[in-house]
Amino acid sequence: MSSTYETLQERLQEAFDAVALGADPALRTSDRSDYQANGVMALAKRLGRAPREVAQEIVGAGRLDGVATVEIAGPGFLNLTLLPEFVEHQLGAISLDARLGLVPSSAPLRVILDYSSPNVAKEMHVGHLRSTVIGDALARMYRFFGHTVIARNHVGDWGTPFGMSIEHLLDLGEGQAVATFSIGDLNAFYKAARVKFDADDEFKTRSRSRVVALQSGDPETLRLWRVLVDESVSYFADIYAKLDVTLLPSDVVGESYYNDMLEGVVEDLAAAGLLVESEGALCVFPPGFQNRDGEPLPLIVRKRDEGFGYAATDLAALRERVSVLHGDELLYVVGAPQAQHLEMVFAVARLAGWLSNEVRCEQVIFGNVLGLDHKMLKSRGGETIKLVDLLDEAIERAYASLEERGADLGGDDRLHLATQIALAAIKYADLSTDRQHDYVFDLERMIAFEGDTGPYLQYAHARVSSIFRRLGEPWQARDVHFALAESPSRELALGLLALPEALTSALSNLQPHRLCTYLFDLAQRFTSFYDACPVLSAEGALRDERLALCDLTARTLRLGLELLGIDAPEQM
RNA sequence: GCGGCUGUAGCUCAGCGGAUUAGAGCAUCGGUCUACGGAACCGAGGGUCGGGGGUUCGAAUCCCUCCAGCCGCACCA
Repeated sequence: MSSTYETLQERLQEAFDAVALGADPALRTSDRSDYQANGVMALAKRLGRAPREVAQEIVGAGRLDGVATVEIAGPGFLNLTLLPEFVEHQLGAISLDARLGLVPSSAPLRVILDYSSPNVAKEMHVGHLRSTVIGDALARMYRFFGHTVIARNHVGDWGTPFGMSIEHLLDLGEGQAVATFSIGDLNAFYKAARVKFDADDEFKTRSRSRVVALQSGDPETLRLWRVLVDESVSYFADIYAKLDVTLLPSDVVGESYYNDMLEGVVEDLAAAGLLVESEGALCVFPPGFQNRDGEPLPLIVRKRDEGFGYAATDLAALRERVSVLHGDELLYVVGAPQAQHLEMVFAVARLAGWLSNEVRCEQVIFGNVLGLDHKMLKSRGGETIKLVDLLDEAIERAYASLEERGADLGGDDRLHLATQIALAAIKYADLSTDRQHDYVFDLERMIAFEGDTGPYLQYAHARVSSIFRRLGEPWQARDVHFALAESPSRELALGLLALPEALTSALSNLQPHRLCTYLFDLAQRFTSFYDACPVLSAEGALRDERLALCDLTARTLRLGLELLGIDAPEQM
């Protein structure tokens, strides 16, 4: 993958040279808005000079130099566009690179990425979709930049609910329970258990003592628990395969894994003098958190019944990630409702000295998935919608629409393509909006294949690809001179040049949607170009230039989509 | 009540380390097409950026305040 990127970079550099050092000043001034030095005031302050005076000087210098131009528009404000190189050259000491602050550290980092994290014996739903898709995109981007990603699928496989699940499993009979799991009907399993737990006191009592048996290591209970875990994990694996996500079975490190470390966590917190007993529970009170009565809010490390809550598990996990895994960055792709809990965990870890300021530790927070009514996505019956059902429905629709268009593909191929398209639709819809905001899940819209959608990007890619297919011979980049004499070509070239910034900005802010925005913009530039500038019927240098632009476009789209976890089929 | 998040075109969303006339997609209306895939392209209409103050030569963007909505706030993870 890195060789692709390097080649791409070379081609981009070539294009850049043509643009930046060419003979068309209008191009540089009007199109590179990202580099607008929009703080004349900042420059002036920095230099201790009057803004207008500075601007005048820039204008003069700009004309001399021919690198940039500046206009002064209206009486009250200044309007200018500068290239960073120019600013540095003319005025010195102003580093726009520093302003951008986007250049990633060249040293490879160890990134511990906690994502997906479904619960054993429970269905995966859209919330897990977000965590999985966002986490997967981030993992791909980090790896692309040469960092090491350690994925941790922090599966919920421990705690109180398992008393209930195990008892229900026994009621059903093991064979029957396994059958339920293998047809992927975890919803039914969990719901039935829940209903019994709420309604049946005898069942409730059994469940509670089963929790105790589990936590005290009773072998038969552990064996039953293992059945639940194994069945669930293999069910999850099927979904990951369907989602075409990079998560591996070996990435599953569930809550139970930390069970043996919990005592140690308590002891060390106690030794550090942080532990306080409150209402029978062992707590840490990190400063700055309040409950609804305005009193200090505890992080409960050990419950009144001497069991451990998820706070203890999260602390143990965090500590392991720093001291054993040596993570430089700890990232948690977890939904917004957990924000306060995680902040408290981080705060306590800092108090305990387990987390230094050198380690970047943050929650990659994401908003809810809403239905068309702008409420939490639920089925007609008010139940949680199964992730698989959502995927299957999307695939069906994509398939139907392929049939409508009479795609000359049959059988498996068509199904495969439908799957690629459906996933593109769903993933892109999820990734293309700011992850912190809630978003409305509208399958109709995301799979409409028009507008700002995954399939639109795939289509753009398929169209470029078809040019090279029709070319008949393998195409190789020669020494192409980029004259970029036509507006659509220039626009496309400028779009191509923006790739590095789009990537670094997406990664450093942990915001995949920035990459999406970039790719959509590029695809639009390409289709405009494609419409206006015939490639194969052109001749000579013009044809070479257009082919080179197409090649760059194809590779850029492919790369970008790959980093988002989206396939780029050659034909569709 | 405390904390967090959100409010930008009819709808879905970008933009928010301040800067030309606030952008896109969908929808609507109107164009283009005997060139590489019409899942396309070009164009138009549509916005007091929730309200009000403040800082600034300049605010959707920064600060304060009010309104509306969502989420979290002690033993389930």
